[in-house]
Amino acid sequence: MEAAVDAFADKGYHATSTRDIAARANMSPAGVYVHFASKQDLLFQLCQRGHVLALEVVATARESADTPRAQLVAIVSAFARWHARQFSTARIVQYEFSHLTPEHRTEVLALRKQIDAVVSDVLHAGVASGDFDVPDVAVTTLALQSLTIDVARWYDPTIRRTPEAIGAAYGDLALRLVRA
Amino acid sequence: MEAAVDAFADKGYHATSTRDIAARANMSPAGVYVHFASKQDLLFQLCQRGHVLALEVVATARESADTPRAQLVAIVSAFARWHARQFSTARIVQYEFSHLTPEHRTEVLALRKQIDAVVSDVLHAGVASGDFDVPDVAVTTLALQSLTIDVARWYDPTIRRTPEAIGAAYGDLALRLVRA
DNA sequence: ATCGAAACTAAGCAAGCGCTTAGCACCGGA
DNA sequence: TCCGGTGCTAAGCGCTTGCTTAGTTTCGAT
Repeated sequence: MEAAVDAFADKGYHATSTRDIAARANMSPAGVYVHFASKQDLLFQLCQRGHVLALEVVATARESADTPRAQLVAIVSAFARWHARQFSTARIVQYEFSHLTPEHRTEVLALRKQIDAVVSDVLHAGVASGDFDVPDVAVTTLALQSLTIDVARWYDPTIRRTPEAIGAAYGDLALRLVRA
Repeated sequence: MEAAVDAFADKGYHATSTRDIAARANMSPAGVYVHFASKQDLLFQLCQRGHVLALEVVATARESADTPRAQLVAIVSAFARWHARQFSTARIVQYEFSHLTPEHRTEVLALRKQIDAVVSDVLHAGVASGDFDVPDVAVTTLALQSLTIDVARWYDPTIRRTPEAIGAAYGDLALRLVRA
């Protein structure tokens, strides 16, 4: 699974051959099929696991704080940090997701909606309490996720900025977006 | 070229076969090779053209306004609008870019840096004039681009929100990010 | 009417693809 | 000591891939 994560994140699902994956895992091509039914099955399992992890990160971050303001900072900085630290997994979650078969995609979509709901809920709470000034919660939810998701696209472990610094900076950007 | 744009944006570079492209253009597979040396050459030409267009959009938007504040709104809303309206081209620019060969990538990278510089320049001007409150121009440049780039990932022409509405909303979000 | 270039197709080649089959090595439990 | 299940490999099957070749059609210029 680690070999497949690296390969898919590096080259993309369709550009990765089953022989690539097997070679990275020091196996023969046939050895992979002892553990996974197909290349698509492998993507599905990785994608599902990745989404579960992402949901955990977001949910745990919200529970770590009380006020909408603190919750927003916790969620955005933790999610941005995760997209940097685990950028290979995150790339599969965000960009290889579209190569799942329709049935698999529907299944994983339920997890995506849960992640979305966590962010959206905190925004609504902040607007209700008067802490946030947000004209359109849906747009701002999308914008906050765009910020963090895009980290997986540009992050590269060789850059000087650490995942922690990215998380901190993005927490501040989130507060600006809601004028808190 | 239109057939290839649609195919690449829809399924991704590696998942698209030359037969797919030919079929969309109502041609035989061999007919494509009268106009393009290879599938990679086709991607390169599309990617290059797309980047030139993107740079034009950003540069024209800046020239349409005088103050850093107005320039920032013009740039971000025009760029977001473009990523929605031309989402097929934008997907190639942002997501299929990585499948260029190293030499082609280096060439297109120069255009990307120019786009980056336009945004960065406006931020610096705004900070210097006191209109913007931005602790880290590099991070904010990245964040502004993440916002607009990600539009190409989630935009779908069947949704109710129009490219114009998205542009307007994102112009406002940009002002929030710089506390203007 | 004739020519040459440009645009196209039918057919197919070599290589790589996802995946299967047949068989071997290993190992904990009876 | 033997067994059955598990994890693996070597070999290869059928198919698709990017691209080429040889030949045909189209058409503006002369």
